[in-house]
Amino acid sequence: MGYYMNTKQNPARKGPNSYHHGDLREALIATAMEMVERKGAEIVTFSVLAKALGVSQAAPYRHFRDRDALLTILATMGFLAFTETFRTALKVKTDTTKLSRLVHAHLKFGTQRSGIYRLMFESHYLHDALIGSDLQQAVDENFNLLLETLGPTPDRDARDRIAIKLTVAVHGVVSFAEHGFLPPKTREISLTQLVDELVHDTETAFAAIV
Amino acid sequence: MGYYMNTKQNPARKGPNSYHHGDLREALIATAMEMVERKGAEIVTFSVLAKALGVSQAAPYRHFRDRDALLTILATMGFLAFTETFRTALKVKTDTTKLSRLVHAHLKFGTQRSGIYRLMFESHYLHDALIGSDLQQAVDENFNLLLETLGPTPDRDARDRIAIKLTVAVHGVVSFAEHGFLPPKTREISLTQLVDELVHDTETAFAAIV
DNA sequence: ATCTAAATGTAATACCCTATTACATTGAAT
DNA sequence: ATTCAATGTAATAGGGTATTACATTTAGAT
Repeated sequence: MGYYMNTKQNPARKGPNSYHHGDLREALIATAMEMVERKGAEIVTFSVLAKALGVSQAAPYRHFRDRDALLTILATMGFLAFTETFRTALKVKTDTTKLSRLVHAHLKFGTQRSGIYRLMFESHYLHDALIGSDLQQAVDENFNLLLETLGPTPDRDARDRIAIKLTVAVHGVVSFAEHGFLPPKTREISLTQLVDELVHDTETAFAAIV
Repeated sequence: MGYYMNTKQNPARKGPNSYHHGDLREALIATAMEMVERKGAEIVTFSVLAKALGVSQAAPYRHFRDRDALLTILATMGFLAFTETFRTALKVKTDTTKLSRLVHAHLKFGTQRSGIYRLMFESHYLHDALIGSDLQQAVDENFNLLLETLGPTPDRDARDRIAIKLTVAVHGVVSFAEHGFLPPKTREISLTQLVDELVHDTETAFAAIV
């Protein structure tokens, strides 16, 4: 995890006579992540982070080129956690299908950890940093997990399209829910129910091509 | 349109000896909208707007409580334009179905006018301003248009769910496309094709409940 | 054990943006 | 013609980004 080893310094806060923090990089990431989860990436500033950790405003620049660089790291961590959530969901034993567990895991992550989810999927500045990055790899891994879960089929392309349609729909649900834009009638339909239907439709469609 | 009538002032720019702009409110909205369309809402600041229009930085505050108030107005205008796009699409004569035209209009608006689309559907601060507002009304109107387009059916709830599933999926496509997150396999599938499939699936599902 | 270089932190600074306040100017209704 | 509300300005306080030159510490080579 850490790029810097622990020294005698207290990682939580530098001691009375200490100049160096000891683990500022990790502390910045951890604190920033907490803020993202609680209030969203908008409120994360180097200025506030520096104050929270008792260092100067310039200190964070020793560890990250700029604010966006830090947020990109958080987003990447978010994708790793996202994938991990998927893996866990697949392992769990329930009477539901694997696909259902996967998709509900997406919904849950998106709604319960909306701060990081928005950072991951709606950040403008991430767009450019995406290509060929760790981030892209994490995203691709997710999709492959979904394909594997669907299972084998002679018509790969059809499967891909089915998977994509499911993914965008679930993402759409999360996005709309987060921003309060679910169409009027939806207010009486639970998100869970909606996602259940999406899963059912997908399973039906997939059954037709195996 | 205008809350202020044109005076002898040049609306484009105040004259050499003029103190008042003449139509600052509308000018701010127009300029801000252009900026949103070109580069996204992030870059719109009162500071830049004021410079562009040759007024002091404090002047915009005479017309909008704060920056978010202006952006909320732009978002509402965006929704009106969105609905208008839908109405136009429905009127056009093609060999495609009304539903298809509607949904492709959504895709086109979302991808070609991504600045305003993101402002409309991904702004954090709009969330609170939403309830009971003009904005909510505009959103609802859109959804009703979709319901009407689908047509009548004995099972209203089923129709609602079908419409919602379509809407979130199309939104998901737009959102993913905008942020470069379409899953790997999608790179070979055009967005148009994807949306065509969504429409087809929806028409099939609807046919089953009429 | 000391010295030195790299890593890490600070202070000071320039710049940008938000928002408020007290004051200035203008237009329009009386 | 006067006056008042609307509209604009200047000045200011506050917070954020990012850079630069300088200070301190750590770790490793000698």
